[in-house]
Amino acid sequence: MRKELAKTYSPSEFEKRIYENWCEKNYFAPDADEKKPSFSIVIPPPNVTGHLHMGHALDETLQDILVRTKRMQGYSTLWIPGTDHAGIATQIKVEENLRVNEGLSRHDLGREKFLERVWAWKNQYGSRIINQLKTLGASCDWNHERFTMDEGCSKAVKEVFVNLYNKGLIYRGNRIINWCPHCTTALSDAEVEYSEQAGSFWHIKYPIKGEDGFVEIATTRPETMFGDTAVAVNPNDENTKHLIGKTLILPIVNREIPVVGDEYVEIGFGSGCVKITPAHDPNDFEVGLRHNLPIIRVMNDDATLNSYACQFEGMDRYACRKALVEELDRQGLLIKVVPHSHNVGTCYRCKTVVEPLTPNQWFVKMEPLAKPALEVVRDGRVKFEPERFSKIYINWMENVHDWCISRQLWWGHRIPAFYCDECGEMVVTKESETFCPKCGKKMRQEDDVLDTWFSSALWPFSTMGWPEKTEELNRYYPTSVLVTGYDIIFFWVARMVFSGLEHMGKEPFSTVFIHGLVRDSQGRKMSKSLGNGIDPLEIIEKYGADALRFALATGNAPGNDMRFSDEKIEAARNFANKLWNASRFVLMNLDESDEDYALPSLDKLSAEDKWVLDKLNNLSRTVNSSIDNYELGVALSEIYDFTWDILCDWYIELCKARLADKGSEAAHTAAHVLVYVLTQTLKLLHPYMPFITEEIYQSLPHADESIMISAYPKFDENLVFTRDAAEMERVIGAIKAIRARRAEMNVAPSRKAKLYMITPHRDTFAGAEQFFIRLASASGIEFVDTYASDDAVSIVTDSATVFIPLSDMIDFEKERVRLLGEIKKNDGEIERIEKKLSNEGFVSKAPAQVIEGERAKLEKYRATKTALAEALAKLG
RNA sequence: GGGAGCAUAGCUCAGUUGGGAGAGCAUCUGCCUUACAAGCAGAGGGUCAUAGGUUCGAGCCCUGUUGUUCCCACCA
Repeated sequence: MRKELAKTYSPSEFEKRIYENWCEKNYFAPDADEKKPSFSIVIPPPNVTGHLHMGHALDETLQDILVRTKRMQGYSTLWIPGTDHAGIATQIKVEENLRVNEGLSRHDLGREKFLERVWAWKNQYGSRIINQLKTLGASCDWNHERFTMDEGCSKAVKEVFVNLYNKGLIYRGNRIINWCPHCTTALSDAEVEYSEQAGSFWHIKYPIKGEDGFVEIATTRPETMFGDTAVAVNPNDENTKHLIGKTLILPIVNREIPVVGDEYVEIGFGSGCVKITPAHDPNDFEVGLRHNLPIIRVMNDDATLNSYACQFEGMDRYACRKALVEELDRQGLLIKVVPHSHNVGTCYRCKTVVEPLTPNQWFVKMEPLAKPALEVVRDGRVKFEPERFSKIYINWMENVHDWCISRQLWWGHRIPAFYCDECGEMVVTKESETFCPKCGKKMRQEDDVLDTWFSSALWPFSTMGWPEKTEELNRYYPTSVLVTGYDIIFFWVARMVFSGLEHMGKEPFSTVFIHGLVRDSQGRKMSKSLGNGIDPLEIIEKYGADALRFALATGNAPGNDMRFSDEKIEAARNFANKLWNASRFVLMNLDESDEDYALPSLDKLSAEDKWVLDKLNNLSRTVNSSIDNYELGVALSEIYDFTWDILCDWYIELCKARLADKGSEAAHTAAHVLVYVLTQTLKLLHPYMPFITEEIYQSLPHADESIMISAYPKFDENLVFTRDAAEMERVIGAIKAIRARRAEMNVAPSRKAKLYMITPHRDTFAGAEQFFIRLASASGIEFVDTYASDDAVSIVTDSATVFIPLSDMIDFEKERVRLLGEIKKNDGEIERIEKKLSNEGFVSKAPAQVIEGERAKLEKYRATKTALAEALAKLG
């Protein structure tokens, strides 16, 4: 007994049930059959304490489409889900919670207790986003869920750190880094965002020692002057080079600093004199290295000024700036203030302006790692889809600086380096405790943790058991494709590539499928502060996961941002509803006792059957090739068009006449073809809309226990009916023309036309007359008999002329005007093609196929012209 | 400063090997035609930003221009 479909499409009633069933049956797990080719994806792990937003929904939808398609195509698919510990984000969240609820800071608790709290938090919220992914329909192998700080991943992180350290690719040093005073941690270059902010140039006098004069210094950051250890001028600058070697008196501080010559100073810009503050500016740091200048750090970790700032000690950097400028002005050392807008770096997490600082940090030496990572993209072993993103990747990788990987946080992988407080010895080891090789004392582990992206970079192989040599790595590494947004190419993709190459000896994936951002209906980025975020869960509740997936998968090109709007989701839901109702119609016409709904033998098929099968066959081909080329939206819109225009608007309508004759062989054939076509369509659509397709599939006579483990349709040589399909197209053209004329002539739909006769323009159409008559009646037009009277109006289509009795006409003059217009348009076409065909260049250079096509068109237009002229003559 | 994307119907966008442009929504007309009004049948609406070039032929390839968005670098 088949399951009946509910009268109305209400996805919330079946999506959950279906998903649970899939899980129970373990369909998401990879197939153990070793003969099957493998297809694997690792999920971009969402933040463990996060919640599902539209970006995830898009990312997960695209992956699920690929995975489901491949699974149906006979691959053993492994889609590894998991979450990221998200160092800063999670720690901030827990700290915030601690502050609000208990009035405590993490320091009040201490490291160990605080980490217990974070783990508790992780255990409480970590499953939330995973469950949200499930509502989307994601067919991840949930038995394989991983976490970037689980035991295996931690092991992999230590292994990698030690390996890189031993190879000299990880070092500790005090290069200048970006420091977030709010998060009080170092950041990598990638974690700094630049934004244009209004500021000023303060022009300040630095007196020259032993002279009356001064040099004019322009700075955007006067508060760093306490750390000035030189003033630089360009040695080639005629106006300033005489200053080199002189000594200046740093105002307020009254410290002596030298004037040095350095070509970093741009001639002609400003006063030509630049204050050099190596501790607080990356460029000054470089200048300082060249001139061996001291590094004086004047700020604390929270960006308050330290004791170097004299009376300003303890003030925040901006408060200090204001007070300092006032003081300089009071002392007559402030020359002028010029408004100036400039880019300042901000923390990507909290948007605080970062402070360049030079504390000791750990770095990954990038040059040796970047080289092979560039090669694999250049030579195509790793391909970006769309291709243009490879340029962005290459450009970044070519200019990459060493990666600052230490973070002054508590939540994360603690750096496996140990110090001896006794003798200062340092050891890097995988062991969790160790003793000093020199003095035997128990060593103290480094306080810093690793950048979150350090562990994410290992995700494609750490999740498969590395550093053990697992069977899984053997079968599923490298992964097939990585699906992610362009916003984390640098953070994640680039680092996975060099990590995979370095530690696995193989690139982690062969294709990077890049998508854009989901924006709101006005094109704005969805953000918490704007409050314009759309919650995918609310959308799912209201419209269903299938509609959400459809809306996200269609209507935009790969790599481009997309807008999400009510119209889009409604259109998607309407499509689901259409499919639902079409299926109900098919079910209504099934014989309950008939279980075998195989395709009838070819000799029983009518022209429209062959037509729809031919169309379906072509659809299968184009959908497969579009998906292969990552044109997921194109494939979906093809399925949409077929379902709505071909299957629903035409084929089902055409079938009604045959189905009405219950029990007849014709009805039997029609029903069987309907079931076949619908089932194939559902299969093609399943990767995109898994729930509705499964629900309907279960109601239909079906061979497989679930649609998701059935075979994906592909092109079938035996179902090519080119000629029948072409003739059907002509008939459809004729029916459309009749409908259009009737509408234009205001013939009431209730008023059936009595008679129609067709005159084929060409021989190829001769055989079509019989079924045209039948089809005409099927489409609301009643055929009585052939009608050959003169008092009929002609409807000229591109392949036939159809006559309607004059009594159906309302406005002769209007028809005459219309015909004249048609003739004119037709003549225009004829002229255009004749011109083209008489063009020597065209006939000699264009492909024969194209020329032949033009000739055929010309012939058609000429025939139409004759018919139109006759029709006009008939009107009198 | 360097690089990239986008500019196509009123709106949002498709258009991948160059052969007279499509969809959804909106608009207009007529329909409860027994799967579906979340629907059906019609209709209107585009010098494909702009100026050149290549080609028999350009929305598509090349160059310049304009507008717009983004990324990277960061002149203190």
